[in-house]
Amino acid sequence: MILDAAVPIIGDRGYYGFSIKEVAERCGLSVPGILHHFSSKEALLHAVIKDREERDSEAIWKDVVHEGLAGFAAMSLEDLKLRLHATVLRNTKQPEILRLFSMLRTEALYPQHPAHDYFHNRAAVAIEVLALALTRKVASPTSVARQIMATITGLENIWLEQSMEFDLVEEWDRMIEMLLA
Amino acid sequence: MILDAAVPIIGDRGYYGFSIKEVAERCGLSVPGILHHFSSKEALLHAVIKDREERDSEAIWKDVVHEGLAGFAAMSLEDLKLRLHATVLRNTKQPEILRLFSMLRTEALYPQHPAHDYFHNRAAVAIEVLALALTRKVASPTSVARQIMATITGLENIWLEQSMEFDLVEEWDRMIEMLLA
Amino acid sequence: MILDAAVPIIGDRGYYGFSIKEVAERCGLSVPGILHHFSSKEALLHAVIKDREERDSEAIWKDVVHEGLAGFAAMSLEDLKLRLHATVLRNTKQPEILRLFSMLRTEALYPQHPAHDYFHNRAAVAIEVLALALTRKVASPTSVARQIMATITGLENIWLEQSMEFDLVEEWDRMIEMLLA
Amino acid sequence: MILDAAVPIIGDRGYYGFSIKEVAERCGLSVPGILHHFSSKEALLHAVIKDREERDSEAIWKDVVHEGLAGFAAMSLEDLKLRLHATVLRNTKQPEILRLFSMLRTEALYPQHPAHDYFHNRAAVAIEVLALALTRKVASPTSVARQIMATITGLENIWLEQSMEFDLVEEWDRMIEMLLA
DNA sequence: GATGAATGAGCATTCATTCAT
DNA sequence: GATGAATGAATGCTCATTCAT
Repeated sequence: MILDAAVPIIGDRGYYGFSIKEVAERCGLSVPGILHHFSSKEALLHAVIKDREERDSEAIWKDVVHEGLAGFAAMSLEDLKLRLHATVLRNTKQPEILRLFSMLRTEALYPQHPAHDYFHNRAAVAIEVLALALTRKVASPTSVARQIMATITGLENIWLEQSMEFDLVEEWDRMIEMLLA
Repeated sequence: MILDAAVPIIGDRGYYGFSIKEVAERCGLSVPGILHHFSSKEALLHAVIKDREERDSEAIWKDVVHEGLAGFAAMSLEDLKLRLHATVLRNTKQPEILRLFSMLRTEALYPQHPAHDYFHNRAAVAIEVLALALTRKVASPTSVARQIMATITGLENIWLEQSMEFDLVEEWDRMIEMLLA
Repeated sequence: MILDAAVPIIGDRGYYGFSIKEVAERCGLSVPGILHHFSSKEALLHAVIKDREERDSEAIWKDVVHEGLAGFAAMSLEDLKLRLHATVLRNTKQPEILRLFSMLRTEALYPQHPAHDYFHNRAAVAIEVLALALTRKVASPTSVARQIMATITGLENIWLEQSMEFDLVEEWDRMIEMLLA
Repeated sequence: MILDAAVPIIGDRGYYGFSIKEVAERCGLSVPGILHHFSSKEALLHAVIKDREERDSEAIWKDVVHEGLAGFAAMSLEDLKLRLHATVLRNTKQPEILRLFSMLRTEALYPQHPAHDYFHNRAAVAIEVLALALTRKVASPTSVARQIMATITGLENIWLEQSMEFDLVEEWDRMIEMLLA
């Protein structure tokens, strides 16, 4: 499928660096063939992001997400740990998608990047929600939430940089214990 | 100077996304004017990296670097903490350069990126050297070294993503205590 | 047509000296318009050569070419003369194409020229085949074959150089008599 | 020397295809270094031609050239043969210069080529003078003169095209006998 | 649902040339 | 006598996009 073909390509060279032609070639279509489905390069980018979001974030957080913030507030530390573990574990299984989001998150620091707002908000929301889950369970929830996000993404990036040569999940498990101690 | 003008531009859109023209305009030169000094886009990239490396890495680690590995092996935990603190503090003062390296490190995950080898080795060496400094001071030096690197880069990225709205140094100081506890 | 527009332009300044833009202008297209049909300057060159070959070499030699070498071996001296005469006569009618091949043949002496192999082989084959046609009809077939080729191209070049001011066919007829005497 | 360095380069890719930079590199100078001696690309071309002319054409034809047309008119067929033989023999010894002139002569068919007039006249004069030398010695002097010129350049070109694999001088000697028979 | 044709804009790079030194 | 700096112009080529089919 087009969106799947686009993932590793955008993951490799980013929004600015990839070309529709590459995607077209990878799925045996012509360039206008791609543009027939996604009206512009930017639309393709948004579609890829939305598609991944729908397919990935459902599994583990679905119930809590659908209950709204209340679900997070009620979560136990142990449950949080389990879900984060599951998240990291799943990311481990799809390094291409890790690459994609790592690339886009970094590119999106640029205010004019088409996904700037998306990633800016995404990070804010993630920390906010995590902080909510940590409220009354740790001393400074926002700080720990930040530490958790920093640690996940930081470890993932190093894991990719080091050709996945260490056990990411194991390392994560060690760190979350520390962070929540 | 050309190299300084290039930093924020490459930081914004990466190697694949930036154009020599932008750099030229930012320093009042023509495009061939730039290419007169740096023979190609790739050469410009390498020059930027090398220049930053020379100007940044000297300050804090210079003495230890010049003593070779022995310097690191002999370092006390307290000294290590001080230097890491200084590093993070200095990075705080030059977010543009943080952006540059964050962008390039991510882009360089792509094996054909002109700086792929540079960043791959850089990460490996950093962890190796940190691990050496931690030997006989913590339980699993390599793991902690990895955690330190992940934490620094992870925090820095979130700091940039969140428009530098929290105190990076403070957050770092809290985390390094935890990591070396 | 694009290929026809390219003939006089490449004939004038050669592969290294002509520009796609000229060809584009001569046929009312944009430069990418040309590159849409011929993927590169080199591809355009090869297409021009192939096109001319298909359109020119059919007429006079077709039957013999399709019979393979046997056709040449069986040819009488008189028939050979007639065909060479027809060839020279036809070349006379399309000096632009003469220019094209004269230019390319000369440029292609350069081993890295994109048509180097083509012309190198073309010359070898022409002499070989001519020699075959001359076997048992003249004393040293290869030498005479060489003389014939040298004479044709030499006369044609001088004819072009002298602004086609003498009768090329007539001069040729005189020379072939001598060569086959 | 600059002019010598330019010979094979212009010979390879012609006036339109060669670059001053190549010449500069081949003689260890900078580009403005070359232009300091020859004020433009075109001036360099003319200088190369003039230089070769001075160094080459003197040897064999000197006496006759200095006597003017009278010298040619008085020449015996045998003397002519000897001089042509010597010319071909000398060309054999410097294929690079053969390449240069072959390339330029062809390129100069283009009316706007900087050496167009030079080669146009050169060819005319050569034939005229040869014809003079042949007057009252052969039936149609101009025609034979043309044949001689065509044969020399034609053979030389094929000789270059075929990687100098046959004996050019020998082939020439056979042909001139025929032409003057 | 998909394509071939075509293009304007942009890119990295090359080139001949100028100028101050 | 020769160079580094710099440039305008041009080159081959890529790209996203449009349009007719």
